[in-house]
Amino acid sequence: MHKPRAGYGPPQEDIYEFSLEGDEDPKIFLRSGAMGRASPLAEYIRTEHQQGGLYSLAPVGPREPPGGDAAGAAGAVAAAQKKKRKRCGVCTPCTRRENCGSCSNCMNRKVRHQICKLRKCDVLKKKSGKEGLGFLILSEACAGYQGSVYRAKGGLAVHGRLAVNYPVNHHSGAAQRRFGSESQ
DNA sequence: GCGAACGTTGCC
DNA sequence: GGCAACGTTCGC
Ligand SMILES: [Zn+2]
Ligand SMILES: [Zn+2]
Repeated sequence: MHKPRAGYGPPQEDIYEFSLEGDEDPKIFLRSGAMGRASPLAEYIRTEHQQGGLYSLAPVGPREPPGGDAAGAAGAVAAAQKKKRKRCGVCTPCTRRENCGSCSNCMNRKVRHQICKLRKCDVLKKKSGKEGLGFLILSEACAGYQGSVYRAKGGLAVHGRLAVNYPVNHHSGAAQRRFGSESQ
């Protein structure tokens, strides 16, 4: 494993070296220079975490790296952050078959443009905010780094590095055990 | 194109 | 904080 390029990503003091055993998915890798369009990580996050993960990306702007493909990555991030989320498909409201027909959204569909209140996905009800700065900041920090990424509860953890300015319970169990007392 | 519905904004 | 309106995007 090697160092991320300097100048962007989380501050060094927010990154801890660590390692995890267990549910590693060897198919997910960060590759040098691949952050631009469809790195496996970006694709993974796009499909598995939608905006929950994408909002976790470092803000586009000051920390933006100077490199060319990195600028492309910033653009991709900016675009991805604006993307619509999709219903989770598995929560109780999502599994409802038909509109109730009587809620305000059903009654005024033409002007409201909203799904039936009883069918509104529980995930989408939660505002997807920026309180996720963590695991994806990590991915920027690790551009140029190759390692494995873990599917963790609500987020990702990257083998070898963990930015802890993100609620630890969004990382894997091993990461929680390791850092739970330190961050917050 | 068109219907469905997410995100944003403004109002209360 | 909830609701209404609307622009907009997404899948077809
Ligand atoms: Zn309804
Ligand atoms: Zn749902």
